[in-house]
Amino acid sequence: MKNLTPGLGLLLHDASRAVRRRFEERSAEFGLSSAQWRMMLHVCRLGGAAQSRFADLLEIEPISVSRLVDRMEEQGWVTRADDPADRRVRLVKPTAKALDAFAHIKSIADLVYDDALAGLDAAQRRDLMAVLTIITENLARADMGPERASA
Amino acid sequence: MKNLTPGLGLLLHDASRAVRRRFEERSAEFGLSSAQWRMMLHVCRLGGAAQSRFADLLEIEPISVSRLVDRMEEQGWVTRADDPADRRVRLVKPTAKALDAFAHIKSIADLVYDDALAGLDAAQRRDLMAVLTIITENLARADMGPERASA
DNA sequence: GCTTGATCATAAGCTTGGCTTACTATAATC
DNA sequence: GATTATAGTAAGCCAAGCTTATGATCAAGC
Repeated sequence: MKNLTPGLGLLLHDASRAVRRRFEERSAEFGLSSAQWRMMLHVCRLGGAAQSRFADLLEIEPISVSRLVDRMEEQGWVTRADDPADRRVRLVKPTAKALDAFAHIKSIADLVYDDALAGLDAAQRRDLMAVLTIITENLARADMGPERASA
Repeated sequence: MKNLTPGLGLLLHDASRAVRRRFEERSAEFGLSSAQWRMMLHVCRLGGAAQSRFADLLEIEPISVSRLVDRMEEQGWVTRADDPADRRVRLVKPTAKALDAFAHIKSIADLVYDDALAGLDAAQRRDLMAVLTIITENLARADMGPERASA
């Protein structure tokens, strides 16, 4: 008899997508994609940094950051400015529009999370956060592949 | 002082992506994307069904199923066959290649999940699965938007 | 000084997984 | 028989990734 309970991957995928979709619905007035919001979080927190910094933070390739910033710059969320200290880098900074909207969008995100976590008590929420962090950390280490046993 | 703990969305996104990436690395010899594997799971379990069925199961639009099946058909994972009972439908069925590889790929997935869940006991794993299911269900209901309070 | 190599950003082009809108073929119903 | 609903496809779009390559610039060594 086959194992009919969905695996971890399926569950994570479904939950992640559900949260993303709900967030994008609720924040539609701002026209931010989930990836853009992730970027904006970092940009607003850091107040401005090199694109390579965001590539590290978001764990995506530099070119992906460049294109993400392209779109966000077009929509007036961020600006690119030269770094006086290093002429190679382009500093990505939040615009006033971004800083203004930040708290509002953050509250939308919090509402979505609250909808998502309905019926779960504080301990369950805390555990979930902790476990998700552990999963990410467990897999963050470079994949040595199945041959690691023979090393 | 700002709230620096990443929100649920970020955590889910990161964990989901980490699992997906690790799975795709480990199963690279088969050349399946995570979406294709998800489809293949359903196809092998059902043994063959109409595309619309998969659209429901995967919660994606029928056209997305059509293209996913296009690629999987090219790679020899599934076939499309006419349904004798309803000439509108094209039955998607697993190929012998798919059925042969299924158990192997499933075991790769299980190994990845095990890596991901390292350090967590059975109760924590059970809770995680349950909570992820609850999140998905909580958000599955159509979004009435913030004006639901005034209905 | 000048060269060499590393780093930052970008360009170009691809894949995948989504979407919408519109169309065809068929089935079912009135 | 005409209408309506459903299954699949087509075409065209977008976002978010990737690889590979190129141009600037900086830093370190000779």
